[in-house]
Amino acid sequence: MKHKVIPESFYTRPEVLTIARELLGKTLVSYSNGQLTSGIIIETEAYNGIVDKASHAYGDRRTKRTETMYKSGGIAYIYLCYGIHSLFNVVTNIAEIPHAVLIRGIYPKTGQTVMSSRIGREVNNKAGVGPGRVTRLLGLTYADDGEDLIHGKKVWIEENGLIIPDSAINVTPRIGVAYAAEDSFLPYRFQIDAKVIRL
DNA sequence: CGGCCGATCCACT
DNA sequence: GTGGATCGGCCGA
Repeated sequence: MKHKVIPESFYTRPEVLTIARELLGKTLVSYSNGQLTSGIIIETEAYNGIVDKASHAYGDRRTKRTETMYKSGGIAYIYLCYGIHSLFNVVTNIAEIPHAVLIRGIYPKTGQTVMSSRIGREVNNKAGVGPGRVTRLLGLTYADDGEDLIHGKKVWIEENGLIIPDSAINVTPRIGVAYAAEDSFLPYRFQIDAKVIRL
């Protein structure tokens, strides 16, 4: 059971909120530039497809960029934000239904020396908090958009045996989506409560 | 084409 | 607490 790559059946399920919640505590691994790095997922946000005003795919907006989300679950949707940051999402649900889960934070595990050189400073417990920091620590960019998380060799997610009880999860509205009007208040953000779980 | 702005981060005050 | 960085996506003309 330990260190097993999460299978396609985990991602292709229709309940994006469930997947966002269950990704907490899993290990996000990357093998980039010949360097292995990993971290425990501690914060996620669900993006509920064409009915979600906060989603890039709201209103069934199919563009070159959003096309990645329309593919079958189990690949990465990585895009450039603010011209500087690459944000990493997991595509979920079956093909043609553009659901995704944004990974907003990881707890650094493997390869902290590599991570340190990537960000040009010491890696501490907070170094992976923030969606732009996740990709930076892992050496991923929007050029890695569409990477296969199941059969791929560059980035994947592993089961590690860690159990996160509901009592250790904070559920709140998503960050930075004020433009989404009423949908900006939806409780689609999940994070491990650091006061309950010590990693 | 031109212009606006974003699922952010960091340095600085 | 605030503002600058930095550029692709998207929309309207």
